[in-house]
Formats: sequence, C-alpha cells, structure tokens
Amino acid sequence: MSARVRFAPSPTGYLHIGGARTAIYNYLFAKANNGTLILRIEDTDLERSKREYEVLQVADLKWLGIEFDESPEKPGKYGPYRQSERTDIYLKYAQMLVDKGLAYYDFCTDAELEAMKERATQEGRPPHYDGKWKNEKYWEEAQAKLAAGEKGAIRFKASQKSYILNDRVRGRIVFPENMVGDFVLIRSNGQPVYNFCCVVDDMLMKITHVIRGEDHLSNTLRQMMLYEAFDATIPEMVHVSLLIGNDRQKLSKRHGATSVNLYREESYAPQALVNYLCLLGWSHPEEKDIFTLQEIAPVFNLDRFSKSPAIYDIEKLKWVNGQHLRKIDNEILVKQLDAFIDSGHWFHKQPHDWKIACIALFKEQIQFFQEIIPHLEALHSKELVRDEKLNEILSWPTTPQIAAFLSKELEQIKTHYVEAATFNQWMDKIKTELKIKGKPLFMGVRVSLTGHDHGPELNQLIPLTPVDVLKARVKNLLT
RNA sequence: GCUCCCAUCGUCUAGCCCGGCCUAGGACAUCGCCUUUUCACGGCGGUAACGCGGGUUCAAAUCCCGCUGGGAGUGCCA
Repeated sequence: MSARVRFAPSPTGYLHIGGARTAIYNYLFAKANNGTLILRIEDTDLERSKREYEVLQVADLKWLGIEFDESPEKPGKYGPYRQSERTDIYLKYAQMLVDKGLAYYDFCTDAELEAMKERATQEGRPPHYDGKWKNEKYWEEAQAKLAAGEKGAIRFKASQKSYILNDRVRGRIVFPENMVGDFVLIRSNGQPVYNFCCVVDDMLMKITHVIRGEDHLSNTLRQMMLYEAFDATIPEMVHVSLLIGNDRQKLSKRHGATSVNLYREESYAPQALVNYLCLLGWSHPEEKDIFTLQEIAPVFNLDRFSKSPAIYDIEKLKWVNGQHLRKIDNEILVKQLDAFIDSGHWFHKQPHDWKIACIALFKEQIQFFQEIIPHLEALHSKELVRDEKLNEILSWPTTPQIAAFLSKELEQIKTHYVEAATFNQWMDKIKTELKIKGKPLFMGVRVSLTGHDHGPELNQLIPLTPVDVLKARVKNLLT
C-alpha cells in the first residue's frame, strides 16, 4: 500500500510557522515514498473558521513550494476535502456507533456540565463527564426527547482500559486506564468535533501515516478508542516535537514573526524558510544544513526526528536566508527587487545592467533582502554624515590631498558614470604622484567618494555611483 | 492537581536504540587573527555542553531508578 499523508490545518488564522513545518514534513515524506499528499481543511469550528484564511494558508503553502495531490481545489476520490462539507458522513458514522451501543445521546445542559466538573474537581476526581445519559434509567427519556426533536450531543463511551501507542518518533507510550471520560462526538448543534472527524477522515481517506505536532499526542488516546470502535487499524503515528520561543514558552505573537505571510512580506526566500524550519527537530543524515526540498526528499526519513522541543531562533534563519539568496540568479533577484521597491523610487529609472551590477555587488553583503534599500540609498545620497571615525580619517593630512586630486579628475569626466578602468588609473596616480599608499590611500579615497568609512569594494561601487553625486561629496568634504 | 512527553555548547543539533573509537563532532551566534587594505563574504583559530544524585558495568553522554527543570494535554477548540 502506498503512503498517503495529510496536512490538516484549521482556517482560523494565518499559516503558522509551526503548521508550515508539519506541512513540510508531510510533503517530504510523501515525496520520499512516492506517496500522496492530501490537504484537508479542518473547519468544524464554524465560529472561528473563515474561508479567507483557507485561501491565505493555501497561498502561503504554495509560496513555500508545497503542492498537494488532493485538496479542495483538486479533489481526489476521497472528497470532499473540507470537513464542513462532510457533516452527513460524520453523522452517519456517529449513528453507527450509537446503533452498536458504543455511543449515546446526551441531553445535559451547559450549566449541568459545569456543575458536574466543579463537583468532580472539589472531590479530587478527574473532571470527567459522569455518564448520566448512559444510565439505563434515562433511556426512555432520551428516546422521548429524540422523538420530540430535541437536540442532544452524541458521546462516545470511553473505554476505561489502558492503551499502548507505538509512536514512530516517541516509541512506546502507555496511556493508563481511566484517563478520559466519555467525550463528545457530535455537538448538540449537530456539528461534529475534531477528534471524531479526524479519525473518520483519516480512516476514509486511507491515511497511512499521521505526521503532526506533539500537542496532539494526548488526543491520540481518544482516537485510538475510536479506531477500535470502528474496527479499523490505526495509521502510523508520528508526533513531532513542538516549536517554542526563546523563553521556552509556547510560540506566540510576542515572540515576533510567527506567521508565514510575514516572511513573505519581508522578502525572505521561501526555500530558506523551508530549509530552516525543516532543520528544527529534524537532521540531515549527512548533517547538511543548506538544501532545498527537492534535494533532501530522497533522503528524508522518519528516524531523524529529535524528541525535544526546538527554540525558534531567527538569527540562524537569517543566515540560511543569506545562503539561499546568494544562490539565486541575479536576473530573478532584480525582478523581485523591482517588485519590492516602491514605484516612485529612483531605482526604477536605472538601466537594467546597472541593476544587475548592483545586485551582484550587494548580494554578498546582505542577509535580508530589504537591507539592500539602505545600500541603494547610499549610492545616491550626496550627504556626508560626519561621525567620530569619519572625522578621524578626515583629519589625516593625506585625505584633503586625495580629495583635491579626485575633484580635479572628476571635472574631466563627461559621462554619467566613472568607468572601473578610469578609477583604477586614479588609484595608480595617487600612489605614484601623491605617494600615498596603504590604509590612508584606501580610506582617503573611500571617504572622499562615498562619505562612509565602510562599504563594498571601491572599484565596483564607484562605477555605479553617478558622477554628480561623487562631485558633490568631494566638494562637501573640501569645504 | 492529574496524565503524557522531553532533557548534549547561549541556540539548532550529531552521537544514545547495538556501552569502549567521545580528551563529545558540525552549524548559527560570539570573540580573535588572516585576506588589494573598510563592513560584509571567505579562510583559520578560540570560548562554550552530556541538568543533579544514585545504581549496573572492567568501562556510561549512551542502560536502569530517583530528583530537578521544561513542554503538552486535561473543552459540546483544533
């Protein structure tokens, strides 16, 4: 039987990086095993689920390079792929359990349940449902209520024995007896509940491996009971450790950017995010740390998951991003930059070759795509911002000499830009005629021409800077 | 509270299942040095970890127990 895996997000918000990570693992597993990847929308919480979030999440997934073999947009033969469209299926299966005597109708009110929980807690018992409507003496009443059209929830008779789960990453897990009370399958409003839908769908969609976050580990007990009730085999369970913040707490908004769309907006390379996320809790057999999904799909396997939670550290992401950015073709980068920079910006008026040269020059220096903006601004700024270090260089006796020389040379230039060859001639002349060399030479020229004490290599930078800007800077410095 | 899970450098991790080759390896970050001379990139090097306590064993990061710490769950949320 070929592998079938699914990613099952709830459309209640943007795609979270934790969700993206499990999607990646599922994708990789499917690819590695020539299997099928399914997208199932878990929108049984009508209150919080929104179609627009589903659209957004799918778009983010696509941006990350994750495509599905079966999904709401691309139905296979196990649809529908939105749980909200499968209600009658769940109802049917719930009724089957009722008929088999494995589940029952419950007509308790919220207040009743609340009181029940409170009582149990006070008495030091686990806050389980007390099984009132399971009791024979209420059967007739239940039938009557049902006949009268009253809405009741359907509860599963939780078996009170101990269960053993063989989890692919966590090994043998023993759930002791009496851990859960009778739980709801169908709400009194007729809507099914997560744990139930999940089992029915995984069963019907013939899912072979469930790869999901460790937060679902305890849900697995209930789900095992349901598989048992349906006389079905449990898929292979793969519970991956969670992502946490630098304070070791559950990852949340206060830890910074936790949703994928934010990274897209900040122009991170999607393959970098994917690469980094993949490495959080999984390791490459050869300990490689820069790769694409296509590259590692053949070697991806379930044996290399770490069991402990991983702290999400954006510093390493930045580095990974830089590594990927350097591999991207300059033409593509220019296109992205065009889209990234505001339409009114002078950058758009530059010739294509100039843009390419800029990208080539700066791509080695930036980790964030957006960090290129200050670099670009620096090319066009006539300003000379004096700080301590700059003033020190300006105080060197050689610097005014260099500036004066450059000023004269610049007057000779009739073109819009200085050629690299011309610039190199200047350097030679300063060396031979002015007899300046070493640090005073390079820093003197750099400061005179750029107004900064740092930046890319001069012979690449200067040919990209307009002559009038260079003139203004030198003049600025001489006065 | 109860239940389950987890525990190697600041961070991500390799090693653990099948004890010796581990004076614990790699990567990010950090520090220093080198590099047609700056920041960066690159190269070289440094600082830095087996949570604690007991066992078992000739030998333990690796196996067992306890403690401590952390995480998750405990819903008519997913």
